[in-house]
Amino acid sequence: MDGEWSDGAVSGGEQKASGDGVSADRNSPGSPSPPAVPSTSGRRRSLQKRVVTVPLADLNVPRPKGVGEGNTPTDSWAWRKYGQKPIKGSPFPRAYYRCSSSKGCPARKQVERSQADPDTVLITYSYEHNHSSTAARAQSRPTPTPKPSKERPLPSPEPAKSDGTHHGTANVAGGLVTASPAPAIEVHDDFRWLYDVVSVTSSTSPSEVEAADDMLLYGPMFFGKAVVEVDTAALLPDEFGGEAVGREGSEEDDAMFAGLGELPECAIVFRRQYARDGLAAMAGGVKVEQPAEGTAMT
DNA sequence: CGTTTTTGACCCGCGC
DNA sequence: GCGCGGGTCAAAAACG
Repeated sequence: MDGEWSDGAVSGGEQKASGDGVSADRNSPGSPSPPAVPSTSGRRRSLQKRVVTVPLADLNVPRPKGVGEGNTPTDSWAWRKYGQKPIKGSPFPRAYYRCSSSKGCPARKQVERSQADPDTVLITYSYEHNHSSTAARAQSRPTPTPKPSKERPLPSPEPAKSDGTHHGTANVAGGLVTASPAPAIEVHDDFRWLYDVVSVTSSTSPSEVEAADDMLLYGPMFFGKAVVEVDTAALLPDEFGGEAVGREGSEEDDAMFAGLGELPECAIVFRRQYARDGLAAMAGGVKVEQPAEGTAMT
């Protein structure tokens, strides 16, 4: 496994993963041993990431077992939530999950709702697993199902933030444009599903946002309208958890379209794509932003 | 009893 | 140089 998540020589197309505090070995408190994560280049800033866009509808589907809210039906791994924080410019908080299957598994994933499309959930995978999903689950437990009904309404992670949300117009794009610099990505079992159902796009860095590929990111956002009524409500702020879940849009839509105004071409480009094969993707409801720079670089 | 989830605080990197 | 934002860790609580 550990195929080639990339040499970590990423370019810098990431959103802003600077906060590392972790492997940086917070010498202060007394962290015994830092995670065996960033061994790539030293700074996780350049860690490889894979962004997967999954419509809530997809998550809404009956999950196998051992699949909690943080675990997409496509994930056979056991994820343990280790943090959650509201993101500037986004009404939705971002949840951080780590692979609980293996103690030393550096695999991590971030789950956040698309601010542009509340109906879509963006899952950013970082690092590959050190073990096989099968073994992982086996050694961990039969059904690590996190929490079935202990759903807890989020306090309201953004009330004051909403103020800064409007300037998030640009953020709409920036936030979604996550870089996934993996040259040659291997379709692991985990990602196989999406490859099977979706179209794969690639995004490199914000600088190349011009690439229509990035525009594709918006595909599922506009067409990914799906029924929302999942536990995803957890990711929804108070306002959304209430009725927004019923999918009425409102401010969100407004903001969404506002962002569109800045990307008129995107809509077109993406439309084309959508017309071509996007349909199938939309049908699947899943979209994966994969890096293709490996070959199509330059 | 074990594991997971939740909340707060701390730290780091980047941008201006 | 300072500020902002993001990310992770740590401790406590809850649930199965």
